[in-house]
Amino acid sequence: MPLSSHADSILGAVRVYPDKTPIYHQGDTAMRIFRVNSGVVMTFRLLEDSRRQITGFCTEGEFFGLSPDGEYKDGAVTVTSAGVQSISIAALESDPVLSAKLLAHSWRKVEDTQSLMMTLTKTSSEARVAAFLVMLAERRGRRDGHEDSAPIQVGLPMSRLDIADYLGLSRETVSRRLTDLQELGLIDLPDIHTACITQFDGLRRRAGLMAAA
Amino acid sequence: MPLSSHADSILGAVRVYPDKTPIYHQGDTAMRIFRVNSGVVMTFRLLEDSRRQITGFCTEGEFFGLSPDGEYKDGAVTVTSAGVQSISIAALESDPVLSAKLLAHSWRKVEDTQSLMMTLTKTSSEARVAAFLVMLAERRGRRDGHEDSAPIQVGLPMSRLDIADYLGLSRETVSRRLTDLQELGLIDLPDIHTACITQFDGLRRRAGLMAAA
DNA sequence: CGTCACGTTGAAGCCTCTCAAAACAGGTGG
DNA sequence: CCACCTGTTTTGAGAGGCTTCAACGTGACG
Repeated sequence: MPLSSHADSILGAVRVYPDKTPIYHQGDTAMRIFRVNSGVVMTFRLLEDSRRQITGFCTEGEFFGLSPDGEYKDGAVTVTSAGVQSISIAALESDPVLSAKLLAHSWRKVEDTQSLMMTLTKTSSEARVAAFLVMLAERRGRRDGHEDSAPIQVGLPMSRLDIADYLGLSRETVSRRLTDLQELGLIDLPDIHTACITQFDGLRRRAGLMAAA
Repeated sequence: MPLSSHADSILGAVRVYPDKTPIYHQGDTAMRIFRVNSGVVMTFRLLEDSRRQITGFCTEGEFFGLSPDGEYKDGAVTVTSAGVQSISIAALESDPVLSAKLLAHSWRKVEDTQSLMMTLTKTSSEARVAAFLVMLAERRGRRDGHEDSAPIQVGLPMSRLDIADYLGLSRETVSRRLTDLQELGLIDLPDIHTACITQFDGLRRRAGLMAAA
């Protein structure tokens, strides 16, 4: 097998999934953990009455499929076409380097989830939508370097309903707040799956959520 | 049982804090991680306008103070008098057993946080309060064995505002829903800091949130 | 006994959801 | 290329639930 780096080698080959393809289902026996190599994968929880909470949109470098007790508590589906690597949980135990990496990643995930919870419980629908766009922009900025005060273009490959189920809103409200932000001159929506942030700082102020101390 | 097991020894001596005592503050440099030995510790995040989200009520055996990048993103305060053990992050790296334990704990924490998020975004105020009581009862049941259909008494050492900031509600709403549940005959409130669950299954049904699949 | 923090209860207002319909996009077959 | 169909997005109107503001009750402590 061709190996380029140590981390890659233990994680195995990249498998490419088309968009909207399930990777595993909620309730499946958890055998492997996954890492996004390219594209976007979303994880979500379903309730019996088909209510849904999207727990994360994972992009390059993020792990998913972590399960504490051998059963996936969420499902995972590709949003776009995506490259995914995986490793069996059994093999993981014999790799202290990857284990340490996963531990750090897990803590960050807890932080992120708690931040999201904060957003969902403490802010208005407008602030949530703004925060969502800011999150996407900052995530993109981690890869590409971004200049302040320049328009930032972010992709919205997921549906409005996906965004709604992530933010704990209805799709109608997501739609309304997006047009509101556009009318405020903070963003531009050239097409359904693209948002162009024209005033990043203004958008960020709308998102609220500056930590104290 | 006196502290003699392996996990205890590496974690160091138990330090006892009085109630309402801060253990660390949001923004502090993270040097140690903690484990609750007895009592209740709550972790919370503050925003600049003093909005607050309580991210967890930790009881016996739970870890807190995990930080991905050397800075605590939340604060921690004792709710009741509590015994707490700790270990420096540096020392942790040389202990693969505790590391593995922490990894499992971290995954469970992600699951719990996501469940909580589900509760906060998808359910009514009544369901949230019911879910909170169910959570406390089940947590207690993990220690003591509990018989079905017998009244379960749970302590509510935290204030109504604490509960509200945990559930993303106002303290008035928490108060209202508690009396509602009492009038429905599902619980009894002999005093402010005690709830007696008289119909556990009924309460659980009110809490909603049965996972699909 | 007074004070102060917390808890409960009541009334009004706002935000988001729900229901409903129209505009729009993507895909298929004629 | 167009007509058509299906699913998504947008926009509108009404209803409901939670918050906010306010007052009152209660328990702890000086």
